[in-house]
Amino acid sequence: MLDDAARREIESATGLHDFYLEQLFTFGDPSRDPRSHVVSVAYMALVPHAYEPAPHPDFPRGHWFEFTSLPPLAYDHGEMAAYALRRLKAKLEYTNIAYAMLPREFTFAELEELYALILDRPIDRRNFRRRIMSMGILQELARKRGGPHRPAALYSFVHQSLHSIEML
Amino acid sequence: MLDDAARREIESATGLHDFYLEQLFTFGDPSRDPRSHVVSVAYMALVPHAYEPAPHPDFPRGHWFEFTSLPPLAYDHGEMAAYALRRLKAKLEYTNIAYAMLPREFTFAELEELYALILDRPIDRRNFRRRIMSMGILQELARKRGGPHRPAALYSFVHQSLHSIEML
DNA sequence: CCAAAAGTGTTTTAAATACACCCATGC
DNA sequence: GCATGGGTGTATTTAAAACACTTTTGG
Repeated sequence: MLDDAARREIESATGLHDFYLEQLFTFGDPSRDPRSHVVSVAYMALVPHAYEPAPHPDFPRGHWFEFTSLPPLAYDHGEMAAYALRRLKAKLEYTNIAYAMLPREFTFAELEELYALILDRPIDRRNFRRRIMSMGILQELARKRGGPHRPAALYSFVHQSLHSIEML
Repeated sequence: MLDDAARREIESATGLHDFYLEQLFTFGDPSRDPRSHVVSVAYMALVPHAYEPAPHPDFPRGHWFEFTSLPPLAYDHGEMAAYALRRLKAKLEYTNIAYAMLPREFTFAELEELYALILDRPIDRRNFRRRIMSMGILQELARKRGGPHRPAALYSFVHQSLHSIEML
């Protein structure tokens, strides 16, 4: 129900459907006014990294920012964004959550770049590949992506919904 | 503000002050009635394991259960309780959260029993001691606890508030 | 001296890290 | 044949797990 409201909001702002949505935290009084009694339930939505917003009639003055270059936000919204990023970083390590930000088919390099971008640190290609493969969240496809250089193997996620890796 | 409300509720039900409190999750419609539009913000409170409720005039028909033997709960309350336990288990591994359930001074055996109870699995005494010690969350006290057997060293937590262990 | 709980090390196994070269393609 | 990005293996370090005996006290 709360989820539905959040989902509708993102849908109307982006035109996207079927994006990943996760509740983060509920803030008791995010407003500057101590008497307002506003309760804000914060959500994080994940959209394909390639997404670019089209100018939208309902939000002519809206803005879209890369999470890496967020401007200062009003109220406690900066706190919310920081919290979202923290959660996302954590889930990259033990879930397949990256599926929500990549196209159905992608190369290992693209996956690696996404991880490096979000985790904000360099990643060793060989160790990364070994670690991800041992999670068993990817399947290699028969097709390869052509281009000016050596063709890259294409992968897709086994599941297109959130799955945690059990740690024994 | 939400925290305050939860805190007051637990205080009046238990008579305790200064207990650990943490917001868990916000449920959009926990009621059976789909039109009720109730929003429930679930919290987890931790009290000393030794706590026993005194019969309280304001809650003459209230009940107190060990988390290990909760009865079936109405609505989605069972879901909430399960979620709380999951979070608590996770935090035992990388925080000093046990401070909230132990007296100021305790023996290593008591700490170990608490972990075994919550994690619901046997714990190897030697590995456990080494792991906890390497976290640096405990300080050994000079005094020892007497008794019919070999005296046990007493420990206390360095911090009496939540601290996470940074993993390098 | 016996019962009961406290305390202590070493070996094995698995996971994380560090690190550099060859491969396949288009031009 | 060369520029470009794709792909691979090993050695080292660190952490987790398995495992049993000795110590101290009170009675």
